[in-house]
Amino acid sequence: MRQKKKAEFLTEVELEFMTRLWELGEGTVRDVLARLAPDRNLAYTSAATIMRILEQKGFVTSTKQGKTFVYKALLSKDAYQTRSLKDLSEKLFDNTPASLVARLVDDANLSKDALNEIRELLDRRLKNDTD
Amino acid sequence: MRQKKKAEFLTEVELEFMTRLWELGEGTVRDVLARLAPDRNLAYTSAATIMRILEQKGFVTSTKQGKTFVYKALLSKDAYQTRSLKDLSEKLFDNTPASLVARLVDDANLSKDALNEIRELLDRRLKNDTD
DNA sequence: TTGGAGAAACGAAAGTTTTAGTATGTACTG
DNA sequence: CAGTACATACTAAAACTTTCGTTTCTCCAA
Repeated sequence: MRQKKKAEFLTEVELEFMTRLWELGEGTVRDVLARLAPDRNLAYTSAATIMRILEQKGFVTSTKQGKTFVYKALLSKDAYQTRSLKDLSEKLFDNTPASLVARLVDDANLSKDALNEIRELLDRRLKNDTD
Repeated sequence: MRQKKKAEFLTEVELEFMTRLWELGEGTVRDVLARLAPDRNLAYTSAATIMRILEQKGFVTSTKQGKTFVYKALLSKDAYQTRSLKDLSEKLFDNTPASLVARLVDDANLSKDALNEIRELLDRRLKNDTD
């Protein structure tokens, strides 16, 4: 199947669906649809369209089991997190990750626990790099 | 002037323009246009349209000086950084800032200096919170 | 083997984004 | 005071996103 385009980022709805698929590991249209927010009334055909688009764009792959396609993510959540952070850092933080973290920890809503957690994480990372 | 809608986030092109305006402090359509990437050949009228849209959406305001509008950001870059990080954290990191930072520092491209800078920043922040 | 249930494919409509052409307005210059 | 240069306003087209209805396909059961 040829990909229509090489889209680098997920649209709003695509991300919503990928998130469910990442949770599931793999699943059918119906599986993914069932995991959306309860108040999210979306026709089955709409969900099927989204999954097809995700496959066209190369974010997922599918295998037919019986009469139904089972979808599986090709792009991992980790990889997409990294990609998104890189993009945000470039576009909004002059490619300076430190300023991104600065903005994050300046947010008053961050708990002290969260801050400590972040620092421990950094300490570990710095120790490893020293080798 | 009534705003068409309350858009919360900037589109790709809108962000490009806002970034230049943030750099300038304030400026005319021509000022902003002149600051775009050299290989970005965009008609003057296109740039003017973008600025008008930014004003309609409430991101900038303008005052007429002579025959020309001078634009100024209403939304600060800091505020938009915070907003964007919050959104990314919610949508892609289960609302857990620590995991966002974890992913960021796992990126091998980060220099040790950058990591140190980040940690110092955290130390300062933690000291202040202890009071 | 055929009919029905459920799934996929297709197409289309409505909204948004990006780009720019055309029309209109305005200020200064000669 | 008329013409030119440049600015804004309006309109629209093309591409993309989101949603869903209709049509086609496929498997299983009676």
